Amino acid sequence: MARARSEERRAEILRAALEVIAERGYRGASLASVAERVGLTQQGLLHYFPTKEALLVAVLDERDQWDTGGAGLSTAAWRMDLLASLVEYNAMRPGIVQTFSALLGESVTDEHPAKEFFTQRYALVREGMAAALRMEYGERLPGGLTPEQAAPLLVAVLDGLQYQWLLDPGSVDMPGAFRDFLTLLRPE
Amino acid sequence: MARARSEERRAEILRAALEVIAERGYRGASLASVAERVGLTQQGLLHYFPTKEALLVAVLDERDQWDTGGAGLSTAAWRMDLLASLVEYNAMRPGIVQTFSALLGESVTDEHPAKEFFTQRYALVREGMAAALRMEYGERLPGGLTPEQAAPLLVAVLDGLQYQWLLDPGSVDMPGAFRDFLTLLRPE
DNA sequence: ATTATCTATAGATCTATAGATAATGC
DNA sequence: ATTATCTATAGATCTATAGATAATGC
Repeated sequence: MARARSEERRAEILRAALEVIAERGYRGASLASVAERVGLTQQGLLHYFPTKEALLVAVLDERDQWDTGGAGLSTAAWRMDLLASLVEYNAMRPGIVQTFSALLGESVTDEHPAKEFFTQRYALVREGMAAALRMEYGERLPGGLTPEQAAPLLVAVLDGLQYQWLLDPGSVDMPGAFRDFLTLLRPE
Repeated sequence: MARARSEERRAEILRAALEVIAERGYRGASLASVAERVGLTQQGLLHYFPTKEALLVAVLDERDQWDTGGAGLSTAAWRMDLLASLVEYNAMRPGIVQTFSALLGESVTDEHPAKEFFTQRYALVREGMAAALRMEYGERLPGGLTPEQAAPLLVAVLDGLQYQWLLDPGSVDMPGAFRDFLTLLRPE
């Protein structure tokens, strides 16, 4: 039973870390503020994650689960209509989107501990998207683009819309805009 | 002459601040590290900008100048070929792009001092882009999109590509990908 | 007088280590 | 024994204020 308790505690801590990172970013998040949310002291938290960076790594690992719907990144399991649903779902959980967007933004700074993670992740995602586009629309997309050319644009639209939407949810219809983009990509 | 000296000093400090923000983000940037770069103590720097936030505001104000090529954000002065050139130019100054991207990423976190700035800026930019798209391509774009529908996508692609490019410049051809996107937008 | 800088310092934080104490599991 | 937490604390930082000192501009 102890094992289970411990796992629960870890999960609680990760959830709290997600929140605090959404609010302040990774660099701005203090272990003490995460600890406080789960009723621990900062030192108590370090019993579960020995360093701040270890906590971040755990957050990123976990995040990869939900985000892909468990499907995994590299598989060509993306389908455009499912992607649109994912965006719609994301529009209902601004907290998660905010955590992710804050981390991506920070990750481009020097020596950021999430840099490697995002670099590899994006390479995989572009690959997966290209495969999915090929499967769905074939070898040529509008404008004569190849799936490999369209994939980074698809990813860019997903990320870029998140920033605009987080800054001004009332002015930006994220799911609608994404569907608009898919319209552009669909061969007539 | 004293005035001129002072202005120079300010400009030096702003340049240093840009660099440090690129490296560590705003929250991670310390006044002391900015001061050190211009050969001042942290307290000496506070003579020119009374608070850290005042320094950030000055950085953001200045940045708006170059970024628009001085043209201003709200004008419909954007032309798609000029935008493509701007992206090409940006690809030659990763430091600036990194400053901007780090700040945008951070700005979605709670109570970030640049949040208001980016929110208003993006509203203006979307407006300007829509006007530019209308002027250039008319009322209907591929897929039947209106200029107002395409504008947020255009902005999203610009931002999103910057993140992918900063993380992995060797794998992402930012200017090329942007031109690909323009191909999608151009009515046949 | 004003401007440019500096030293000193207050008052908060922050991460991480050391080591104690209590509870749980064999 | 191991696990979960705590107190104490070291050692860095960080921003900002106070007040001194030197140089510059009238």
